[in-house]
Amino acid sequence: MSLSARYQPQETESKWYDYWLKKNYFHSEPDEREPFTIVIPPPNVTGVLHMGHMLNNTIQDILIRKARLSGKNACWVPGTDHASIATEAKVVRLLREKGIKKGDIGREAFLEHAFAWKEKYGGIILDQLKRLGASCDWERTRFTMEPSLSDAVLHVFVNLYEKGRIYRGLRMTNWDPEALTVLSNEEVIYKEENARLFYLKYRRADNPNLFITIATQRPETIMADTAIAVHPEDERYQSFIGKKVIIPLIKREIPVIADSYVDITFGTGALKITPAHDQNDYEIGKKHQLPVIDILTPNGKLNDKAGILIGQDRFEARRNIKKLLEDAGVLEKTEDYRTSIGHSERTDAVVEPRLSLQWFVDMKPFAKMALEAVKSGEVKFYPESMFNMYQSWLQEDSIKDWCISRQLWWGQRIPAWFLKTEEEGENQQVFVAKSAEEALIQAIEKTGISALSIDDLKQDEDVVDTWFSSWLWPLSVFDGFKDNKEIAYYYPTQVLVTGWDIMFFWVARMIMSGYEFSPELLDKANIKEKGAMPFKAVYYTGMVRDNKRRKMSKSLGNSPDALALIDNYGADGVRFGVLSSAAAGNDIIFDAPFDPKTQEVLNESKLCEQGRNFCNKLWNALRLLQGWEITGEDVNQGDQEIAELANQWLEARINQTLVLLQDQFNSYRLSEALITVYKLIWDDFCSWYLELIKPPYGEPIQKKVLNQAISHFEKLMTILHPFMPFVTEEIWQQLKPRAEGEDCVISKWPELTDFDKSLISDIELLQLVTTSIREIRNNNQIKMKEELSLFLQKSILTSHWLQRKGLKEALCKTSVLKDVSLTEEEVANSVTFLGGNDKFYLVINTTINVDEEKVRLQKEIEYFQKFIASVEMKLSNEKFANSAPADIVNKERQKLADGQTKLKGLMEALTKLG
RNA sequence: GGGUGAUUAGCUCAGCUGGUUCAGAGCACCUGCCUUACAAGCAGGGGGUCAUAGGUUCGAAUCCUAUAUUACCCACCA
Repeated sequence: MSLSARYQPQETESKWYDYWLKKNYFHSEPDEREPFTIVIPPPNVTGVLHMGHMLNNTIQDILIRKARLSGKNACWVPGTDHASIATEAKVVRLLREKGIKKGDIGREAFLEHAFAWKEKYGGIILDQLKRLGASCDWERTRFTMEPSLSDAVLHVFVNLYEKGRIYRGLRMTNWDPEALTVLSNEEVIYKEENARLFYLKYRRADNPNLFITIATQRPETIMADTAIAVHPEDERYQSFIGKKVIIPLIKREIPVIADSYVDITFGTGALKITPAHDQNDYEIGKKHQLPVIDILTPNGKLNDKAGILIGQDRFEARRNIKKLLEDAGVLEKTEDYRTSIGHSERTDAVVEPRLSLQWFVDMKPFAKMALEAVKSGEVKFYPESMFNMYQSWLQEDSIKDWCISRQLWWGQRIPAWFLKTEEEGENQQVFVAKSAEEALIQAIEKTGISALSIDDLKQDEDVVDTWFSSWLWPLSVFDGFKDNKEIAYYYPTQVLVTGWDIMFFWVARMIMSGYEFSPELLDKANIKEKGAMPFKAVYYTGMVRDNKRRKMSKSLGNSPDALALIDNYGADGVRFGVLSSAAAGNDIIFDAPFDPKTQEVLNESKLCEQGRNFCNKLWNALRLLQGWEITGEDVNQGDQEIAELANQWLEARINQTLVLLQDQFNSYRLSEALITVYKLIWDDFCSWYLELIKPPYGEPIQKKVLNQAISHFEKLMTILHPFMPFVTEEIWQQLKPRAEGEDCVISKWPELTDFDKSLISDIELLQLVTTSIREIRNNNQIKMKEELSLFLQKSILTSHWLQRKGLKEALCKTSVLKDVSLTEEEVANSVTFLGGNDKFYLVINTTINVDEEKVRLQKEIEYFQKFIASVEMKLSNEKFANSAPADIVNKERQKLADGQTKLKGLMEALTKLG
């Protein structure tokens, strides 16, 4: 059979993925094996695959596939997040395009539209993950808003409310004027921006000639001012304290108050107090019992309380008020100013501080629990340094309560009911229960009015924050709140793989919910044995950035189209590329230049290219094996011995590498592990092993040797499989006829066995000698085909080395030599080089360039002289001899002796040249 | 303002508990090869005072201190 010279990923990838699915290899059911569970960080249901997903799902897939090969019950649970703000915004926009307004159709109809949309387009990303090769258990696909998971949310809400850990209160909150909902503190992203400070004069009511100048960034909010504050000890303003000043333009009188909060040195030392539109002002206002005047509408426009500029957007009003202030003669000056401004994480709109009645979770007890979990090592972080960031957020004095209500419809509606008759407010009676019926029972009990009916109650209009469902994910995907059979087996999960950017949004909160609820859901024995943590380890990936170090984002349009990359390089190539420079926690510069408009990949990404080339290398190794003619008869003995030597050596190298790999997997150093396997295959297997066993031109290969090669190749495919699943399966299948169920994806990870270290070092010397000879050929322009003679200085070591069965023959083959012999004398017309501690003489038929050769030897001599000097210095230091461990000292002595031998040899060679 | 990390070859990065001359990989570069597995390849090669200055140590890229540069996190003063 003849194969194309290049591996064609597009022909194999879908074939094998379908095959794996058909065989149901990714599905897991609890059994007697050890479980290895990962829950996917659920991507937004509206999402499309981007580089960040590629990275963290590749890592998860590697871990899952490795566990599967290692005989564990691997279970990777996929799913999507309903992403309340993002999805609602998307559906609202789509409806608007059809001329439908959200408000007009009402909640029920809106949700119908949203679910219809979700059914049709949602979860595209999951199909895209299949292209990447993700071996998720698709039968277990969950969605954070499906009934079972929503029930979990309600259960938890009611439970925490009953424990007094959820409360409702009137607070200064972060308002997103675009999404028209409140946000949690974590959803506000502060960005450094250029702004302008306006210096405004507020004239005294009793004497318009006197005035106080304040500095503000937000002149459009002066209509909401209810005071001016100065520091009580500020000498400049003593006469103003207690007096009234007049707000420019609208001419309302407000008091000048004294408060030590004011920084004398900043601006003019006078501060306008606008309780409705600033967190700090609100606090001061409360302290001084100032009125709160809210002049903004929910969508950030000035309302009629502003008196002027009504209906204008806050930024438009800011521009327009400047002129009015100038005309009124109260604008003293403006000044450029750099400040940080809060933006909505989802919509990027400038967040507006707003006083509103919301639901909160008391975070203090949770924070303590979550901090302890990681501190104690029950949950391990990779890299460990991420703990610092985690800790700073969970410090008792910095943790803020979590605002969980959102003014949206897409999400779990808050399970709280009120009496229709009562006016809305902080002191309103509230009945929190899983259903209206239960709420009614409560209401009757609490009010004593037995005639109440469900119609007298109204449910809270808001939904809970998306993260209030995500934080239950490791529990809820196994229906932990209903049925303990599955969760008892799969919980706690093994590892969570996610970006550090959602450490607070998600990771910390999952740890909290895990410790809070799993003891209720699992039996005591189980918890004791396995722990309450939702996962035993967290692997933080870095952020994928572009070559200007910007975070990849949709709005910047700097993310390469993930699927286009797969089309270009194959999924295996992309997996290789994305992983190979991705040490845990470190950001990754993904160098994939592309056209931001067409999303077309313009230049080839070097990293993926390397991965693609690797596939091709494997493919060609397969072609080599398939091209060999087989003979059952004995071939010449030398070749047999070479093949046997190569066979044993490769086996030793594979075993040596497996030890290293085990360590790298255990410590989640996956990119290192990939490089390790890459080198084993490319260098050891292809460059040395296959070249050694390759039969002479035109001759057949012994059946036994070929079978050994196939068996090694097969083993290597298993080892590489977690990283590059498609190409390895394809080659595995082509290597030999397979029985039913004999597939690479479920093959067995090789057991560790002892290996012959001396064999490995003997071959290292062979490689060194071969490389030296090739270099000499290069330098002297001797053709690679020309057979040369090699002599080596007789010593115990060299004699022993050369006696190893097959070694001499192997050396002749790799170095293209006529013969190899031992000598005790200098060899004429030869180039001398060192191999280990011994001298080698390569006889060449051309004249040696004596000058060049002298220079080369001189260089080496200098090197060894320096080396010897440094080692001698070390050894002559008594402190070293006394304090360093004996084996280190012995090693140094050995180094010295070796160095001296080498130096002597080189000096002799130099003398010989004259 | 408080904190954390980074700084190693032209580029992107490895180097885990100090100990082989420990300085490594890929890409890029130079030389020679279309050698019947692979030019997406083969065989070689050059290239780094491990940011700087001190310190600890017999021994430092590795540990400590300071400085510089840089990235990020948290909190914010209008």
